[in-house]
Amino acid sequence: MLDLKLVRNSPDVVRHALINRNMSTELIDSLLEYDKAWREYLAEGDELKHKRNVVTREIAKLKKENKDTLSKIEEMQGINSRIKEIDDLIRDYKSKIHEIMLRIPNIPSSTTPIGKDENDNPVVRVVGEPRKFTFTPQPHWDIGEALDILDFEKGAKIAGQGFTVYKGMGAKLERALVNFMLDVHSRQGYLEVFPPVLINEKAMTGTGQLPKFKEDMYLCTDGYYLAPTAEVPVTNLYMDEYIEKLPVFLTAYTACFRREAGKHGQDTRGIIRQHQFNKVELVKFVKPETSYEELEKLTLDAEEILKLLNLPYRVVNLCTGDLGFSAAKTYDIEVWVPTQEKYREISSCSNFENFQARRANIRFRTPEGPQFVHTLNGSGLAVGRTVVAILENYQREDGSVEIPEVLRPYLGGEKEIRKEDLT
RNA sequence: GCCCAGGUAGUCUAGCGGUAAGGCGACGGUCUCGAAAACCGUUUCUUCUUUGGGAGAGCGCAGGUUCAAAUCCUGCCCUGGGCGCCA
Repeated sequence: MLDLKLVRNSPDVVRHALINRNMSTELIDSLLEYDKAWREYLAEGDELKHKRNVVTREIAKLKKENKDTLSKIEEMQGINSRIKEIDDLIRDYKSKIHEIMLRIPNIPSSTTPIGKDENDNPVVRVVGEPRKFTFTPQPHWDIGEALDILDFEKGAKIAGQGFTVYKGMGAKLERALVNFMLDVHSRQGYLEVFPPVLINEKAMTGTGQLPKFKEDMYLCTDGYYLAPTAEVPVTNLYMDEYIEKLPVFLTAYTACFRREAGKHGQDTRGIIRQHQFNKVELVKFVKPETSYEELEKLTLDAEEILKLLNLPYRVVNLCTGDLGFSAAKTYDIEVWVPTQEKYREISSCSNFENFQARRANIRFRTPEGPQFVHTLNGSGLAVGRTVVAILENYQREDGSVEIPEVLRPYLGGEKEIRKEDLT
């Protein structure tokens, strides 16, 4: 959420931000109108309440002295009915204002390039070189099925389209990656946490998933949402709190759940886009003046996983048209997928500045008073997509897949995945 | 799911119809060569402002009763304890 005072005092800054995000600015006009009306009624209401407080004290005093209070009480009854009217109006305007404020996206950082869509995202760096195959590389879904480590039919049978069962070395590889990532991030100084993935509405609003993206979320019958990313439970660990010791670095593995509404027809084969997937997340709470430096470091911490796995990747700086709702700046890390001859998103590292902190009310103390922290997060990494990258980049002509060296200790020293490894 | 006991400012606690009290912590000031102690002040949100400050809100959340609600009433949420059920 933005600072209402910023919208009030510099509406053009907000309008420009919306325009750069390819969004309409109409909301701002009605917001300013409601804000004006709200403050007018607030002033009138406060004046009447001041009077009520004064008279109420007089009545208390008169009663103590056993004097007549009837005329005062009658006077108050008139004031009270007007206060009630005004309070209703104030509440109404305030909720309208709040409703709009929750739907205004963050203002992009000055280092976020202006652009229309993903084609305008500048490449920041390219690391590693795509392997040159001496044979025709197979897509991961074919490799997975041939090795009997990915079972799409069984996933569809027990759940539906967009769910996959991992078997044997596939299941072990997924688990190994989770442990490997958590270990690396722990070494980098992040505290490991393991949070719930059923989340209440308040927390979902705190990080910005609600109210705007409700249709992308799974809602359980008793009002809980399934976490679409560990960002939600982990960032909200400090909801409504003061953080006494900054910075705080956390890492968490969770399952993530997304309805992928409106994404039908994209990545229908394989495990790139699933309704349920695993992710290891990095979350930082920092002082405002360090947040951009911390974003660089966080991105490098996520990249470290790809470097250790020896997977080629690149980093792009998302332009205003491609930037997420809550983010001020985002680096996407994209891993090379040989059969698509493309880099595909495997991590998204963002600085939200105080956008989430204001929504979730996460503050720290300064001599000048309480201040909102800056929050950051990034995937370190999406596990399923890492499996895709390993299967495709490490495949051999005979259909087996080499296991990256750093993962072997996590897989009992195994060096490869072959058909007969299945048990 | 049922029965108790609770939820008060950053934290701990008092108040149980009449301006939310006190301890601790943090920050600022006085004192000091410096520090500690002591003493004084501040501590959340909103709004107005002539920048000194004024006003309003705020006692888990939402309503209600009342001239007046932390206090009384209703519903809900959360925490602790007991009972039941249960992997």
